Amino acid sequence: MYWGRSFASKLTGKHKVSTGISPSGYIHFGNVREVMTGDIIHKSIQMEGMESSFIYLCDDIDPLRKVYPFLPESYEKHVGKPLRDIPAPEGNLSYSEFFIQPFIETMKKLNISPEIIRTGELYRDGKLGDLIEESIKKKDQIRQILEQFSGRELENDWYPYNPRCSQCGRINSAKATGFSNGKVSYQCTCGFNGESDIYKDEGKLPWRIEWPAKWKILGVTVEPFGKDHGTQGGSYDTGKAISETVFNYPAPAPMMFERILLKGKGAMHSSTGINIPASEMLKFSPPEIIRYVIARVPPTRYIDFDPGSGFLNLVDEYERLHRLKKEGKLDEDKSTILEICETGRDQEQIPDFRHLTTLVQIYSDDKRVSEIISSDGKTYSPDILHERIEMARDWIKNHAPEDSKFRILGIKEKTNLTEEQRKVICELHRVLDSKTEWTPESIHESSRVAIESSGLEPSAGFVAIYMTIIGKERGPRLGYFLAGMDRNTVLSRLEFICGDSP
RNA sequence: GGGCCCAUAGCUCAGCUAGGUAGAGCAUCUGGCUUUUAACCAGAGGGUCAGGGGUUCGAAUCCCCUUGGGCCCGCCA
Repeated sequence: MYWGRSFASKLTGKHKVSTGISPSGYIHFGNVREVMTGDIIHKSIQMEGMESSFIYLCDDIDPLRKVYPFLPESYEKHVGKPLRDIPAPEGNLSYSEFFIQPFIETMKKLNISPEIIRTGELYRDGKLGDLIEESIKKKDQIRQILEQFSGRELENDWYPYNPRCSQCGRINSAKATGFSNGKVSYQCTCGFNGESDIYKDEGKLPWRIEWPAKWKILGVTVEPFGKDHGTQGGSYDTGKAISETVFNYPAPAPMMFERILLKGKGAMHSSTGINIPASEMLKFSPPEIIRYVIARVPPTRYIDFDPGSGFLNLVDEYERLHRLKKEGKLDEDKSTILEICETGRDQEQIPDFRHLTTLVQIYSDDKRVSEIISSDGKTYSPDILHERIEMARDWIKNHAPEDSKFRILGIKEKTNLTEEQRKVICELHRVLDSKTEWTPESIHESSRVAIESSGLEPSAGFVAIYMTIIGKERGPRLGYFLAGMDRNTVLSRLEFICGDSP
C-alpha cells in the first residue's frame, strides 16, 4: 500500500494536519518536503474516506537568531527581535513576510493549499493566553519533563515564557521575574523593567512548550516534522509529554521525515549555500515533478536529489507512468502516486519535456519551438507550452549535464573526423548545394543519399555529420535540426570541413 | 555520548509493516524499423540482496551483532 494511505489507514475519525516553518531565511527545496508531506497525508486521509483539514503555521514571532550570511552586518541590531518586527533585506515588507510570501506562492503552484496561520496572530488574539497561564502555574511539572527528557537543567527561577521587551524589542533578552493578573513582569538586559500581557503578543512560549500549546488550541491530530525534532529527548518527545500530562491533550500522530540532499553535495541548508530555493525549483521543474520527487518515496528515506540527468529521468518516469495509466497497466500504488501528484492540469496537454530540452537548444525563437512540438498533432495550451519552454531553457542553462548540451560549432572550427567521414561531409555538401529546397524532409533525404554513396554504415555517417555540426557523436533529428539553421551557414561549414583534409 | 536513515544488476531504485521461484527503468549486447523527438518494437546477458549469526519448513523481508555511507540531537527553533 502507498505509504500515505498506509499511514492514514491506521487513523480513525476526523483530522487536522499541521506543519509550519520559522521564516528566518530563503525557503529551499528541503523545506518543501515538510509541507508536501503534510499535504500528502492530508490527501491520503481523505482518500481513506475521513475528513481532514490542513494548516500551515508561519512562526513569525520567533526571534532572529543571528546575522545570516545573506544579511548585511547592520542586522546585528535586529538579532533577538521577532522576525515580523524586522525590516526585510529589500522592499517594504517585514522580514517574515518577505520570506513567507514567495513560499505561499510556491505552494499554490504546487497545488498545496493549507490554511496559513501566523503564530504572532495567535498570541496577539489571546488564543494562547490560557495555556500560557496554565504553563506558568504548572511550571514545575513542565520543568521536570524538560529536565527528564532532554537531560538539561533549568534555573530555579525559570519561567516558561519569554517576554518581549517593550523598550529594545527583543524577545530573547528579557527575563521573567514574576506573574500576577495575567501579566508577566520582566527585567531586560537592556536595562528596562516592564510587564507583558500574556493575552497579547508581548512575549512567547519557548518552542518546546509552544508546540504542544499550538496542538491543543488548534486541535492538531497529525503532524509531520523533520528528524531534528524527532530525535530521542527531542521536542516531539517533550511536546508529547507536556501535551498529555500538562495540557491534557493527546499528542498528534507523528510522521518524521528525512532530509533532501543535493546529489554529490550533501544536505540542503540555507546557510551553507548547498540548496536550491523553492522558487527556483519551479523555474525548471514542472510542479507535478516536484510533487513526484517527494511523493514517490516514503518520508523515512532521504532523497538524494539530482537536478541534472537524474531530474530528466524522473520526468521521463513520470510521463511513462501517465502513459501506462492511460493503458490501464498501472498498479494501485502507482495510480495513487499519480493522483497525489496532480496539480489540476490535464496531463494530455503537457508536452514531452526531454524533447523540449533539445528543441530549445536548436531554436532561440519560442514560436519555432512551439511549432515543432505541436507538429505531433496534439493541441497544447499556449500558457503551459510557454511555461514549459521557459523551464526547459532554464534547465539547460542552470542544471543540465554536459551530455545533454550542445553548441553549434563555428564555420572554421576544427573537428575530429576520419578520412571516410570527411568524404561523407563532402558528399553531403555536394548534394545539399545542388538543392534549392531547405526543408527537414529534403535535408534528411539528402543526408541518407550522401551517406549511402559514401559506402559508410549509416550510423557512422550520422556521427560524421553530428561531429561536424556540434562536435558530438549524436544529436537531435538531423532534418529538423539543420532546417532550423541558416542554409548558407550550414553549407559553409560543410565546405570548410570537406576541404580540411588531414 | 545518544538517536535515526541507507546498503538489492554497471547506474538509479522497487520489493521490506501480510516471510513463499529476486524485479523495473536506464546502460550494454542481438535482431527489427528505408536511422532517431538523444527514438520505438522484440529479445539477451548481468545479483552470495554489505558481512555474520538467530527465528522458521522456508528470510532481501523479522531479531541480534559487525562493517561502510549519511543525517540529526546534545544551543535555539
